[in-house]
Amino acid sequence: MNSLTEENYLKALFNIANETGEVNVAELSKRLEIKMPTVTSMMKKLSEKKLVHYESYKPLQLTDKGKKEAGLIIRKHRLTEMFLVDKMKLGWEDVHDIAEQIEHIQSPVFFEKMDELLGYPKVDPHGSPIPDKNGKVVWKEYNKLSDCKVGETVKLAAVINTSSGFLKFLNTREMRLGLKIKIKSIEEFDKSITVSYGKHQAEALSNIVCERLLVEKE
Amino acid sequence: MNSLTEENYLKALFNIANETGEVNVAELSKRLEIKMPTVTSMMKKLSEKKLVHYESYKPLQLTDKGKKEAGLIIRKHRLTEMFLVDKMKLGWEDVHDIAEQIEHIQSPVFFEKMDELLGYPKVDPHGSPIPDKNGKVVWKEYNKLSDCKVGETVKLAAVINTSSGFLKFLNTREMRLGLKIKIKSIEEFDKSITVSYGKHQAEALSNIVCERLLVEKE
DNA sequence: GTAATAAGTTAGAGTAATCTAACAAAATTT
DNA sequence: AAATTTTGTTAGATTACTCTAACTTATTAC
Repeated sequence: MNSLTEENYLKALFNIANETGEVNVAELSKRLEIKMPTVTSMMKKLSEKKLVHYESYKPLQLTDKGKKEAGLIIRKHRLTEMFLVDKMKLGWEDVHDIAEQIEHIQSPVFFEKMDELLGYPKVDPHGSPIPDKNGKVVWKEYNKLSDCKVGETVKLAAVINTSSGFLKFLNTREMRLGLKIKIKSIEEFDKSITVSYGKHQAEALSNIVCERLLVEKE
Repeated sequence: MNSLTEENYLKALFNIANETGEVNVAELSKRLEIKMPTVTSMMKKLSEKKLVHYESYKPLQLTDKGKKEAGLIIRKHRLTEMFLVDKMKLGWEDVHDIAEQIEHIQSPVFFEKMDELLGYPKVDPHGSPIPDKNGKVVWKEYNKLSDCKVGETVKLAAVINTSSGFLKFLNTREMRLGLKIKIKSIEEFDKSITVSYGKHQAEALSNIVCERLLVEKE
């Protein structure tokens, strides 16, 4: 059994690896807001437990065992987020902090029930994939809205940044997953994009926003 | 903010006080499965935080502040149990251990939503009262089934022991809260009681069981 | 290719929560 | 009332996780 602290290290290792490929001590330290020497010593501990491949001055890597355990925590996190939005009617901007706590609950029954009540969902409310019961996760290949061309019509599939601020911004524009978006024009100067969707005829989105929106072509 | 550990001490103090009136170090130590010296030092700490009145060799007492904080934790516990049974369709024998973990979640929104979805329940699935938003709890006066007389018809209102074993036993007899029970006879020798209810014409219940069943007279 | 900067480690210390051993006070038994 | 038992406290050690300060290795800039 891993402690809550160890679980948080595993999860961060898993998430950073999925975002940027390679993980180093400095990155992990920043993510967890824990000083580097503390991270180093925890890596030695997780290495003892065969959860992390650790060698001084080398990039950090989860072992298969570590990947599985991390995947299962993230599974609990994302199932919880889905449950909170779907069954408890909380906003997608409010569920992260709660799921961050509930992901550490030890109770297979509880999460199996959630999964069942939700109808075995494949993605969470932000479009991130829910790992399976072995902790395995497959990322679908999406495009950033910022990489689309004028005239294309795409479907909003996921958001990269799940900060409450960004999600609240999307709420004000009535943007939600599944939305069909048509690219009307792209501004050369700042790469901002004007799109239309639903009742919105012409909504201008900055490049910063468009880089955080993942879309699927029809 | 109190640590998870501190919360467990507060809750135990609250529960023991409600069961037996006075709390001492030995009792608390037994309940929490923590050795007495550790309990003593935690009492000093909680006393510093104005949550407990502590004087050497005197009985332990929660302050008003301590009572409120303990009540709010128990509120979260019991709301959670109700949610797990009512909304997630788990058995009343399975919810205690999960609620024991979820009661520590810090998120007013989460528990308010639970309360709302449940329709502001007054009792948990075992008949224990849910403290209000100020942590205040009022126990209704019930009778033990073991104190009833032959010929009386009573309604099962609460169970004292909420161990999974006892609740599973009640399941096998199809006993649940709200059930109308008629006392058919009482055995002098061992105080066992024969009752009828629902489809059960004559079910013999030991005194040990009857002392743990709280009933309301019609 | 050396100097400067960034990244990583080692050593030593602090805090929260726990324990055991030894002692002290209170309650109970005889 | 003295002896015994139960209850409670003090002192000191341990474990998990964190930190700062100082040092080392690796990377980047010039």
